[in-house]
Amino acid sequence: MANNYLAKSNTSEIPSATISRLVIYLRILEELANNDIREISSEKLATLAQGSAFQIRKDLAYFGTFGTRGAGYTVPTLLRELRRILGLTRQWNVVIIGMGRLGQALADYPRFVHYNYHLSAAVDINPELVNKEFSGLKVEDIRDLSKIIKERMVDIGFLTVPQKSAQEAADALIQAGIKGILNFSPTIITVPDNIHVETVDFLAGLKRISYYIK
Amino acid sequence: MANNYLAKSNTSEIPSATISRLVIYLRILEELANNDIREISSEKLATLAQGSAFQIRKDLAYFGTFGTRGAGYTVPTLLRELRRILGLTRQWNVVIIGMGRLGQALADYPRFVHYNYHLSAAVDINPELVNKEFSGLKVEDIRDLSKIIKERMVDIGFLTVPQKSAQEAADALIQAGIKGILNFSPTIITVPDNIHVETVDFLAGLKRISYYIK
DNA sequence: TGGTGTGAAGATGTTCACAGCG
DNA sequence: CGCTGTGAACATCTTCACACCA
Repeated sequence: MANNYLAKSNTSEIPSATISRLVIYLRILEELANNDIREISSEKLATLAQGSAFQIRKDLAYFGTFGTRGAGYTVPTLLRELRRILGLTRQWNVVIIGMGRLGQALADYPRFVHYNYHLSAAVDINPELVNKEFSGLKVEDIRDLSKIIKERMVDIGFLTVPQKSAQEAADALIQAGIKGILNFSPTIITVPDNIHVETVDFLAGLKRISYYIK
Repeated sequence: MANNYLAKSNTSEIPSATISRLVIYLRILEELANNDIREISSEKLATLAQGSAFQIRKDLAYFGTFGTRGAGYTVPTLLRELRRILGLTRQWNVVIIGMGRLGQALADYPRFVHYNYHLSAAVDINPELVNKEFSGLKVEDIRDLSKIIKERMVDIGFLTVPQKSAQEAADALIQAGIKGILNFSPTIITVPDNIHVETVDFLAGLKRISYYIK
């Protein structure tokens, strides 16, 4: 891992599956902390995460050594480290693009604050929606997107526009300097390498189910 | 692939990543068909899917040979084959467990019919919701779940209950003979091997974003 | 000729076994 | 003594190169 200076073109990349698992571990640790459990072994954590103890130790090893040999992990410590690794210690500013039903539901979602996500703005192209307010968030004109993103230092965009406008909206976000996009539309959007996109597509999940149960 | 009878314990498993990609190819082919495009090469499809041509040919090769050497693939043919592979040629019956905001939104989602998914029922534990109607779907008592699933031959459950009740609701679904669960709650649910679960968790996606952009 | 289908090579991710340390 | 941390073995997935065929 460290000091293999001679590796051919060592991308030293951490598997994306590891990142997905860290998110799972984080959730479990939060629950353990809520229940005032202070110690956990990789074996027990594996049971809760439906994974393997090897895997957990390997996943964590990419980032450092957080446990105590012979004892296991201290819940609050590991929790703090996972939050740090996942970048959840600072506030992330979010803009919602598209205030249809889904955008409205997201505006009303109560748990963002808990995770240091802040809804900085909501925009839509539809003049009928502009200036309306949802859960205390006023809808602004999409033409002001660039200004909004820059002035309020928005980091992440929730893309909840109809499929047809998804790429266009994504382009506008990127143009304005967004860093990450949570794409709720069932379309592949094209972005530069330095932008990270995660897709939330329940229909895709549904189709995978039909494959497996047929 | 075929006739390797001697393989040690040949699970002959198709990579789950392949299934996820097939779903993507399907979506693209539907769009091509809508635009009356009848021919596509693996190379062009790869561009649209943001993947590689090798990968596409390999993914398809798990299931048969669908193209014409020298020519490429015929869109309607490949479309039909993908639908067959993914099990989208028959109707799937769905029950929604939990008619809160998310359950209501799903009940109102117009595109299920197009994909041969049929909303057979919606249930909730809350007496105030029972007998209410959402988008033409009447909420029934969760105590009747088992009867509903058996009588209406429900295949898939949308789990949209609060986190705390997720496992309990999943158990009820499994008990009643469901085959697949689309889990919208941010919790790992435990199920027997023969039940397939897909999780839709936008908060997890959001956390992965913060990791990558920090 | 052009693009698929596919064994083989290569890269990546997972599992293992055990050394190392509290 | 117990459980973590980790190099090495293994398994899986992806990429490649080219044979093959319309």
